[in-house]
Amino acid sequence: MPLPRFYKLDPEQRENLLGAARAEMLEHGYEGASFNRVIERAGISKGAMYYYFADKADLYRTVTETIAEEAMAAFGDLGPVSTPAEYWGGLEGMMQRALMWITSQPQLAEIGKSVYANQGGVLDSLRARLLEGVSDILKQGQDVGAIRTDFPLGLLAEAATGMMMGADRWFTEHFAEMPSEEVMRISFAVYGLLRQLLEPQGK
Amino acid sequence: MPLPRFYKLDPEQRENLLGAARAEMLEHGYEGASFNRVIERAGISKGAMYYYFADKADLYRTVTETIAEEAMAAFGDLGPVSTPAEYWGGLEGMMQRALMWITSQPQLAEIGKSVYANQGGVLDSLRARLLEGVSDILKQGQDVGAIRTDFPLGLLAEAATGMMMGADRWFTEHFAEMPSEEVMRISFAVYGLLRQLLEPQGK
DNA sequence: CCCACAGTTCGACCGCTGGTCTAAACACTA
DNA sequence: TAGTGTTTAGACCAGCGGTCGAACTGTGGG
Repeated sequence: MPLPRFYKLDPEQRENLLGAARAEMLEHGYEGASFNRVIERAGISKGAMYYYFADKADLYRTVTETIAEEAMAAFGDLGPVSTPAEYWGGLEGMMQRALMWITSQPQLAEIGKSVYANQGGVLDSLRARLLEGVSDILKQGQDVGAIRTDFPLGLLAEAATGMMMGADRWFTEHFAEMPSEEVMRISFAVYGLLRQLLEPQGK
Repeated sequence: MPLPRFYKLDPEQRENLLGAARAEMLEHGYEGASFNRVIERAGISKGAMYYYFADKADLYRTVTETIAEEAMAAFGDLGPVSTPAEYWGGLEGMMQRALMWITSQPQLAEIGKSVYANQGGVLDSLRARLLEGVSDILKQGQDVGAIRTDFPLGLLAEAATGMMMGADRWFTEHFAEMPSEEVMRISFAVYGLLRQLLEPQGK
């Protein structure tokens, strides 16, 4: 969260600062991005930058947040659900939209994933929010009997997210040399894997 | 991999260098460790350090490798398996030993986990080796009919590892405020979750 | 009209980082 | 002893994130 003054800046300049930071991060990744270069890119002085952002982490966190928001908007939501079938249908739709966004914006997605990989760093709050979002979705599933209730919700969310991230990793490594219908087939199978993990057992 | 000369050093000095680096990493984590401080700790000059290691990443990678080897030794192996029951019994044993090692050496385990979290960095080769190890174990299971064969092996390995890492994350966040028998109970349940994910379906 | 003052911008400077390089010390053989 | 290759020392470098005092700008009051 930038210092409050940041939001009194005219939108053009705000966009300029965040844009410069985003460009730098896209070029060099989250770790490799240089604060000094961002400042240069934005064409302002160091003093000014520190006048609006507490520190480097503050700026990068802000940028990452905007990316996360874009992703969430692209993923959409479940839609109205009152039966397990509707729930799983809604989830499948979300997953498809997510897959599309990730493949169409691979660099942005890379930064998004670094939020999940982050451990005990500055992105922790964002990570917590992500997990909360997943938990909410699972909770909805429990309410209509689509998701098992024999595990702590948080554990289920971590396990499911971890599994999906693992699968995603495999995809990013292999999907270049795969025919696209194979990608579709396997990603649908992964959806089945997730469903198998999360559905109530003994049915 | 250090430069070949490193292995001509007398073992005491070798231990000294790696020990200094390990201490630094335990104190400040993988990211926060300073090469200059390691040099100071080891009591040698910068020139000497660069004479034995190509760069900072080289040294840290070497230390991380030794930790990984310790972990592998602590986890043990499956033992002889020729039936699904034996396989799952062996795996349960490995998981129990892993859990014990992780809880008894939390700092070392933290560094070990950073190998998995690592994305496109210097630890990539180590990460690949880890995934290979998991794949080998799953392959053994496939040979005795304990593990499903309807997914690419690498994908299964990534998904399973990701799920376990997610579960582990939940544990490290919650196990402090949990009675130890609850920990046992849930970790066994997670083993069941893994098994459910990996067993051939329709049985 | 000018002063005072808050808000804003500037860039020199700081300690530290990982990494390079020259020169000296050392070991060993001819 | 001279010469050669190996090993050590530490001054030095550019770049990093971050600090700070000075300067500039705009505004309201005497």
